[in-house]
Amino acid sequence: MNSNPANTTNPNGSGATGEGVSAAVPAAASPTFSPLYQQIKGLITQSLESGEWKPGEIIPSEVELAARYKVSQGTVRKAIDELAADNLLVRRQGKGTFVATHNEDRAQFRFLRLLADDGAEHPHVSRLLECRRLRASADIARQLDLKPADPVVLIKRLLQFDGEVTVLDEIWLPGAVFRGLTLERLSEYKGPLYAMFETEFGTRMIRATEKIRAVAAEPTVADLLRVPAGFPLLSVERVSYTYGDRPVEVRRGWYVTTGYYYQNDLS
Amino acid sequence: MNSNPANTTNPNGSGATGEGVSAAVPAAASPTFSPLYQQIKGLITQSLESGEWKPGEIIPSEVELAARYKVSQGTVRKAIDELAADNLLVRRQGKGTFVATHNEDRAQFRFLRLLADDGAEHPHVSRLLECRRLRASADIARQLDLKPADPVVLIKRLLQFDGEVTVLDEIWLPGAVFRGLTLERLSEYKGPLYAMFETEFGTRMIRATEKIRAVAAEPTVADLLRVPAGFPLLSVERVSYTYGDRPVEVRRGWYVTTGYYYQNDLS
DNA sequence: TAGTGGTCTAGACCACACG
DNA sequence: GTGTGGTCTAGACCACTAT
Repeated sequence: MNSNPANTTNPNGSGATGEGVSAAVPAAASPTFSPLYQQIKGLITQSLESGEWKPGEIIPSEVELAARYKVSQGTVRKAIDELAADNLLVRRQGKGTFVATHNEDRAQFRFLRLLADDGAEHPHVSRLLECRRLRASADIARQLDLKPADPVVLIKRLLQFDGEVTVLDEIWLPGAVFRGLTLERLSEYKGPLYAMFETEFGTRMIRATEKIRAVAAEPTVADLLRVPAGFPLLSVERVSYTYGDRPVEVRRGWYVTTGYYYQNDLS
Repeated sequence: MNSNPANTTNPNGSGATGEGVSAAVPAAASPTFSPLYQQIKGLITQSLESGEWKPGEIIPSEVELAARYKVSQGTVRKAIDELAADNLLVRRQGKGTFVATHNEDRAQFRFLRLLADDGAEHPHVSRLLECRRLRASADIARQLDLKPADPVVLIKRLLQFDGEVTVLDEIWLPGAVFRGLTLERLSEYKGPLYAMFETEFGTRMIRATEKIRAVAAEPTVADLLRVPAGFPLLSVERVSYTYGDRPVEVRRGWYVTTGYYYQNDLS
């Protein structure tokens, strides 16, 4: 690369044409500088998003990708390193690099960090209450980046830990993405919700933000969770994002934290 | 390094004698294999822990460290990369690498993730209630890795956001480490608690774990927080760790989440 | 034995900060 | 300009997995 004669300025970005980084000298003076490995990272992300490599599948080896993008293996490595750190890819020494998935991993705990008081990670079972299609409220529309009154799907469910009702979830999804999602289909599917979204609707949840509060249980909620009205509950408002930081889920959860706690690590 | 004639096996670890990695060929077949850069990371961590480089100070350049440890710059780089990812070091392009500190950064929010409903990060002021020395209960002793009845310091304080009382904290510290910590000294110090611990007691908080629950305010707590008894509060039980994963603080907090929320990012 | 990711090296050059 | 971290390359070898 260093001997590339076409060594004019490389105002970045422009070099991402899909099948090889074009005018890509290591770097060049420019107000908006983006290193090569970041461009490679973008190209790989595109392939992930487009479904060229699906969750659980292996992606081409570093050597192959280096040849494909016409960069050194080290540059591909750095791109993959970051994608692995972002939980988009999983490296396995001796085997290859794989697209991360909600299906196999122990990715369960990653999005529901509820532990028993003894620190154990108990399994839970879901009990579906309803699944309706309706029009987005202004609030939900804003959070899902939709227009008000756009179609959305609303799911309500309970989670039981050791038979105890512990979590009530209300989940809003963009109707356009989740066509054909019915209560029946939900109840047929075995495994985590996010695994289903990924497998059945091609939408992979990448990251989420949560707003956590303590609230008093309202009568209807208290009823479902089998606690007295006014009982202190953990309120968890989550927005989940997929590729490109596009929001694809709003979730409002109420957790009974008697015997269980929400685990968080600050580092 | 590859031409090192002393090319016997390197059962790792042994090569860390303080002033250069001794028998350190890139690697060697061995059941407990640890790469060179991990050993370098350990040596750097030792220098941080021993106070050779203090919080806020600059550490030697990558080239200098490479010479000191007799490895390539790339290997030092990888060690520093991880330490920076762990928030022990901070890299600044063109200037150097610095020891992280609770004094300057915006490290405030890192350990108190309370935001106003509008998402703004409001400043807060602390109002000290008391600072006593007493003997550790069995529970506190266990969490601080002390023997029961060992001396501990207990601090109680309130935090006000925009003048509103929002947080009540009870903080337990090992008495042996925090000698001479008095309410007067606490009240004199300007800035975050962790900054004081770092500056005045040489103890730097590296990471923490939190257990979060919703609880009903008990009368004494409710009084201090100016809410009715039974009011739903966020209960946050934190254990903080310093170098070597040694626990050095147990903190029990009660948060009023009216107008504020605890922000958490899942990724 | 072959292929993959993981480590280590050495050298070149770029971007940034500061005198 | 000088020094720092940041990027990129090329090549060697190690560790792990599968065949």
